[in-house]
Amino acid sequence: MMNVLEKISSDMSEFSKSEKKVAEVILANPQSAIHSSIATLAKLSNVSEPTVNRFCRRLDTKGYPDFKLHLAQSLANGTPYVNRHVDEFDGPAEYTNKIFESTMASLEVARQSIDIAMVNRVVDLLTQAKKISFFGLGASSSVAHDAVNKFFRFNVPVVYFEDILMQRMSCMNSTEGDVVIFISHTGRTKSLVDVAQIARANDAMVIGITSADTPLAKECNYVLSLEVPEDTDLYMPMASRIAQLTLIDVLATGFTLRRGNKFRENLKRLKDTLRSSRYVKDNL
Amino acid sequence: MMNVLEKISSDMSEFSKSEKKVAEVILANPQSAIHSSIATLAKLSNVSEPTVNRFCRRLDTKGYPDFKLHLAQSLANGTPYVNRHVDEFDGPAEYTNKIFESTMASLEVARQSIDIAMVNRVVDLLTQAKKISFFGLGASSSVAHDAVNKFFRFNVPVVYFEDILMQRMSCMNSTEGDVVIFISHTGRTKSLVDVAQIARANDAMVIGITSADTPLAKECNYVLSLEVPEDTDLYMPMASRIAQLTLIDVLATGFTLRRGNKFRENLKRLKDTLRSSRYVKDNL
DNA sequence: ATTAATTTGTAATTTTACTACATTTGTAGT
DNA sequence: ACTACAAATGTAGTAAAATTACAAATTAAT
Repeated sequence: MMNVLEKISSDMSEFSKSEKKVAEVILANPQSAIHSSIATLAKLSNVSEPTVNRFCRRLDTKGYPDFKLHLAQSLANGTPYVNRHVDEFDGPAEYTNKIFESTMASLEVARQSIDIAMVNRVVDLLTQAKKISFFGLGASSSVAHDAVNKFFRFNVPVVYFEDILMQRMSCMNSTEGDVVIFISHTGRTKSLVDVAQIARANDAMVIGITSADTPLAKECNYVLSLEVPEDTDLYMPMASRIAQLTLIDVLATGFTLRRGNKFRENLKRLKDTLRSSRYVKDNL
Repeated sequence: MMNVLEKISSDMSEFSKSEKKVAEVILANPQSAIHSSIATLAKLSNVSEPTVNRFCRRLDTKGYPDFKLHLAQSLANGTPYVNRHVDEFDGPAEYTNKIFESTMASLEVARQSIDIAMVNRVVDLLTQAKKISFFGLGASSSVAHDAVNKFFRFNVPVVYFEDILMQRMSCMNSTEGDVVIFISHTGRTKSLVDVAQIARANDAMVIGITSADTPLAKECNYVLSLEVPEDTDLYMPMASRIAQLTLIDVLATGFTLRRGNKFRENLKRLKDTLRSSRYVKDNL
């Protein structure tokens, strides 16, 4: 759905004379528009109230109050916090907030880039896998590490190596029915692409969590592409990692749901076991 | 200015009985709330209209229509309600969105819980450390892994062990000037608390990334407390992990800034080296 | 220039939100 | 356990806002 504020400017030519008046008043100061009643806005525009109402309907809203709601939303969206890069004069308060905010913004972008049908397909493959491997290098290696942690709880055979040679050997031994997931933001790490080729040559199902249209993506049977606005050539990998982890959460959740109720009970029992290794809240 | 939706959840304790009813109805489906009149919302909440109106005023809005405006804006900002738990009937689209949304929301909560002065102090300690160790168990182990990855690039002596025994031994050998960072959402993992005790007994500077007022927090010289609305006793650790990682990003950033310009040039050179191990974008 | 179509405005109606006041519920002190 | 006071909630009436139906005015077309 299109932003109302944009729609007003783009549809300007289709408006009638009085409607244009209204449009101009709103565009001149949208912030004040959302706090005016239909009467005051009509007066400001030198038109009658029903004209304002018709103007709202022309923009596919139910009426004036509904229009204000949409307008408020476009205004809120108009101030996004996407590219708030830290600069060298930032104090702790500034850089802390900037990093948190840009991480959240990147997650939102990543979320919108996800192909849901592909998520579903990958979950399918995971539930049927004989063995699941997670491989990544550099910053993505800890993502793979995390994925293993998660899937290990599900009591499925799961494999992870930090070392590129071990990854290579592991893939050489893979067979049909094995699923290998490669994680890389850039999708351009040579050695990882090599390993993916090996896995594929050995009939493993190769899945990539990476950016679209990259060398790694080309080697995969299925690609879960993540679009994260981050240039890891210039900056430390931050948001890309977080987005990957969240996607892992999504896969793990899909996996749990697919396995059904009895499976979730098993999980609960595992949790109960873990609990005994903890200090309970009461005897603090 | 605070997001209304968050304010509702955070002020929940200050609401009266009937106001809580209203709050719950709104939180259950904020999207539908902005399309209801005060009368229908009152009926849905089983309270009278003036109660709804009073509820709006308590949230520092001028009245019901103004409240709806604010609500619409919070929804547009993509910071939706925290506790959108996945249920077993959710399809891939639902659980994907729920997980991303609640992750973003948790990050926002975490951000607000951070003690900036403490961040600054910890960054200070890190820049002066002879050696930095990161330890975590379970889900937090991959966070420690990630932290090591980051700080390794800074060319500082950095240590990480996944194995609890190795962690123990490492801490037994620590000396004054060493900084040991323990990562744990619950702060109640017995063996990790033990290791923290050992580290402290050996004059290491012990820092915790954990929830406030936990056994682990008590063992630390400094605590970077993170408040994440997640019950890891019942659910898989998701948002807690992400918040920890983001905090690591903050620390790493603070570290870089503190080290100054010459240091950042070194980093750039390291990046250039890494680049040669990648496929460049052109010869796709 | 006349008529039909479109646009705009007026006035009445309906919906919505708000206020003042009454009732209920809860609480603290005797 | 009762009274008195305070807080919370609801009722009913009022004010405001938005929408509708219709009439007047403008515009375009023959």
